[in-house]
Amino acid sequence: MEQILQEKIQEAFEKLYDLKTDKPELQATRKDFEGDITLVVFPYVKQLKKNPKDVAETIGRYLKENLPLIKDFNVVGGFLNLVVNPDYYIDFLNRIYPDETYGLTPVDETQKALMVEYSSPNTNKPLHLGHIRNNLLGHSISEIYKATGKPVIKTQIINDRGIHICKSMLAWQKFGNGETPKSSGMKGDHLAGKYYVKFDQEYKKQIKELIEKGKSEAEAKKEAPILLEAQEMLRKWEAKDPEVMSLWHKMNGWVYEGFNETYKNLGVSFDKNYYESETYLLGKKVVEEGLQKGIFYRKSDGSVWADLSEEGLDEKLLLRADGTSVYITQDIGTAIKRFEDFDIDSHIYVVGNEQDYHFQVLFLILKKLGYDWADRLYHLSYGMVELPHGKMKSREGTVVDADDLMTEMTQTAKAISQELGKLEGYSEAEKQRLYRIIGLGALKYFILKVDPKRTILFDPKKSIDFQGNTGPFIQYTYARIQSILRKAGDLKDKPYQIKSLEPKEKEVIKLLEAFPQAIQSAAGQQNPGIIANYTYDLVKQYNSFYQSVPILAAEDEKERIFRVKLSKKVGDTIKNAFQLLGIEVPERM
RNA sequence: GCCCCUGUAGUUCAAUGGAUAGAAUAGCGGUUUCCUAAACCGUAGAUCCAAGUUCGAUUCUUGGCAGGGGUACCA
Repeated sequence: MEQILQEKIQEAFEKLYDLKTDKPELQATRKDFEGDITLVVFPYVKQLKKNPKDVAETIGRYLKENLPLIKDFNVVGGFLNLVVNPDYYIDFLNRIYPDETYGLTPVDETQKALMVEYSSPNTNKPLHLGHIRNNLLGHSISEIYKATGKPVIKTQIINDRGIHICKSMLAWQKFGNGETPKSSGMKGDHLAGKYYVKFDQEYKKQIKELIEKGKSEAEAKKEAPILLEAQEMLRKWEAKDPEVMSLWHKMNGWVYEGFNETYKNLGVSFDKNYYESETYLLGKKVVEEGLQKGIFYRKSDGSVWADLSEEGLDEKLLLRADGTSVYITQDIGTAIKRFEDFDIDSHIYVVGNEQDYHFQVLFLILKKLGYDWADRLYHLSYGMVELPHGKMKSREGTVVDADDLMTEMTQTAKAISQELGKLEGYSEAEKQRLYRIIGLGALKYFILKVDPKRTILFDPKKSIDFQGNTGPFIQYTYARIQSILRKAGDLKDKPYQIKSLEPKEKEVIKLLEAFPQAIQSAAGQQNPGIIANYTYDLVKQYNSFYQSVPILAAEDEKERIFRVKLSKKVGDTIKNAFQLLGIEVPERM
């Protein structure tokens, strides 16, 4: 509709004022005014040197006379409010009705793919709430791009090597007494995390002892025996010492099993995993080649640097003096490998905003190295999840564990659900499944509705809401719609013929019409929050309709059919929108 | 110091430069012989400060103030 209207408005300006205009921007009419769609005429008034009211009246009259779509219009100040013919909305519902995936564009496999990297954990500790935000954003943004027709390849980089990994390995070796996930009953990633914490405790103890023996703090931090042992272990790892490699494989194996369980519960997945242990050498090689070509330079101590001062950034270290690689070295290698492995044209990194600078540098370096795809790398930068007393710190035990939080949410859902007691006839397994859908729905919606770039405040003492602007609110509406459909029999398949619309019906259809645009905006701005807020608006509007307009109890069968179909379509759209957020919808609740 | 991000009801979030800044939650007051009250309806409550650009600024610019992050041979 918008397009036809835009063209007609351009035509009107040209015919009546001899003025060529850009595509006019239209907006939904504000609730307090009569009309459906509004044109703001102020921008044109300036060029025309005419009174805004006159211009709006003139254009309005032209549209009413020349476009059957426009039934009427009114002018308030410089705002031209257009009233759309109700037939348009009635037909619109008919048109989109048969398509159950309305709004979602099928993936066009002839296009080159987009790669999305997210999660990217370290294999020395379990996932926490920060990872949950990362994972949900990564999954959701992938689904949103797919819904615009873009093929997407989801990936992660697993940071499986380095000194931090050796720390947990060493502590397990020293203090673990052969403990395994099986013997301890702990999830593998939690077990590894336990020893990472153990290392830190021991390290601090040793520092304290050394200081008591007269060392300075700086000396003590460098000389603590357990740290030296960890460094020795890293050297052995790089030399592929069989014993260390075997321990590394064993413990990482435990961690992967644990991660996979968490990913599964969270409902996220990856098409391809990359491992730092397999890409860091390529990164080193590329840096050395860049050095040969004069793109980078070596300092007198042997370290290799990129000079980005011409681009307004600093100098950046690429290889340490001892020749070992740093974080960015590995990222250079990984990026190149991905563009070799897959036929992709662009790449999004879902990584926290603490690494904004890192990605600026990374993209610039890849560009300097001559990769033309470097212009199509994007950093989806999101804000931290903070607790009331500040940042989460794994070593200080102030993290909100991902597995614990999901369990808690499911428990809360269960408690609320049991209190309401609406699930007679459901088996225990069905109930459990439902509690999980609702609990995770609350969690996911809570996180995804917020603009990614904003910091989220999470207060563990206040539980996440299940009422109001929440996932369960939307799921509940979906369940009520399913209930209507179960009772409606074959009404949803019958054709309807109605002449007029209730205002509340019209408002719901207008929102249905806006769904494809919401997906485009969400993709364009890389913000799933747009989908969340859209869905909330739709549901709010539908509930208002549900409350005041009889559906199955409507007197006229034609109206009954129409309203059942409208409900069905709202249900479909909730389901499709929530799919983009990775949230499931229940048949009952 | 320099760089980046964020400041909106008590609280958690919205608002392509457009009309009287929307919701939710907490508060107060209503709605259940009627399709699921995890719902609906009503009420009260906010743009960090100061300039500037504009017909019009929560939005853009500049300067403050506050919070967070970065600026590491950590990742």
